Amino acid sequence: MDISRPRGTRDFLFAEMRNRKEVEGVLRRTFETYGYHEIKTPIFEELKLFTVKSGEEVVNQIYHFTDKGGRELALRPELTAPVARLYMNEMQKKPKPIKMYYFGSCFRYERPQAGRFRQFWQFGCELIGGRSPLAEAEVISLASESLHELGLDGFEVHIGHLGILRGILGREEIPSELQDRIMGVIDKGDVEELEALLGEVEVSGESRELLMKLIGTQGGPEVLDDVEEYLGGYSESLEALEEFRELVETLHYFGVDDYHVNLGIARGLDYYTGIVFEIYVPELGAQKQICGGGTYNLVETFGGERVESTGFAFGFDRLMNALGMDEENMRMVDVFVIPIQDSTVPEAIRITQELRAAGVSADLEVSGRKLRKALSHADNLGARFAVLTGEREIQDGKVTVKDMERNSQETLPRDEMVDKIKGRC
RNA sequence: GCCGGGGUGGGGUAGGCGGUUAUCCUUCGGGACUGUGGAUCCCGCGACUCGGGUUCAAAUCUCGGCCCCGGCCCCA
Repeated sequence: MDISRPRGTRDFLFAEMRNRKEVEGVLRRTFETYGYHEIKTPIFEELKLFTVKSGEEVVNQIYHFTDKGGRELALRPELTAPVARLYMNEMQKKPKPIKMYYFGSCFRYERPQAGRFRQFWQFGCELIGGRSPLAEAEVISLASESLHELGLDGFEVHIGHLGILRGILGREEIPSELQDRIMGVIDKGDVEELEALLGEVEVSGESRELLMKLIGTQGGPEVLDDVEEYLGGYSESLEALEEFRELVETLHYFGVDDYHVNLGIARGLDYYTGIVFEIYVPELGAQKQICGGGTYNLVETFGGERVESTGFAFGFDRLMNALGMDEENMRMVDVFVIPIQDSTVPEAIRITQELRAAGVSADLEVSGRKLRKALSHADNLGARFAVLTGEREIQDGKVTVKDMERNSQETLPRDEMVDKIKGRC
């Protein structure tokens, strides 16, 4: 019988786990300095939580099942919807705005490819019930600062505003559904398909030309002047532009000045309502997008009261990829204790336990190998010290401590040993 | 789903135009260096995805299944 790891999943060994925990720790600390606190939702939810949000077609990409009580459940394919559900169930009546963050794994039944896994992790946050350019700027600042804290170079923040684009479509009286479709194509960046669709939908030449111009507009905040020129009499879009300007100004106060205005960012999701942003690491090619976010309204879709949220999520695995951390030989244990003779095993056990109680990670030679082999193993473990318990030393109330890095050795009084070692670890 | 590549000792690989003892590195176990290692040497454990076919003979050719990886479609 051959049992192996399911397709699209990964095993993480010691060194990689250590790296992931480290990144996780930096993100937690940074989010918490912005006043966010962690929430956790179940790994499986009701299936309809996801179909209501994204449509029936996603069922084919969801790991779903009927439980023993006949309920249709699903392994969560993303975390935005569970967070909205949690808010609606538990926090709807609480004072606003509410800041929360989350970290967890998601599951999708899709064809794996480079960087595309069936189990993947997201680290994200939501600021619920306080939409304003100031709030939005702070969310973007948090995303940017997190990456700076991690020491990531070469990332680009791209910011768009759906209100500008929807203001044009609204003036053409394009129905909601068609607008959503158009947004999807814009997000895809397929210019030809967009032209074809706008023609099919019979958007006026003026608006069509304007849309094409806008989605190709990219650059620093100064391009907003160009955008204003393009917009002319589209009053709804101008209002959104004003909002965008306010965001830009506020970002400056947060110290965020390195970003791209990019109206081609549409996110392709119908529940987004205003600011949208994505973060890229260009050198990663097809997997360059490590973060997506913006302002949206989802709770109403699930039957709650209308409330807008601004948030984002890092693709944790993409982020790890971008950081490219080395998996150096890691120290499995600080101290390796070796009984030189069988008679010294009890003492070796006592020493090991004392070290552990003092917060020093320690392991004991349990295989009965000779000293030579045991020392070799200590090296394999990357142990900083080896402690040798021999009959001679024990008789004298001492213990031999070998520094594995310096290849030096000393004999210490038994009762001073723990403190000495602890002080050097 | 379509296209392409692949599946060889615990890990990584060579072999692949058929030849009958399957290569190399590494991991692991034992031994030699006489209570002390990171080197070296010796011995050992351990393998050709499953099924069928062709053949005196198949890891090597062929048919089918299963599995994995990459590209496309899709990507909440």
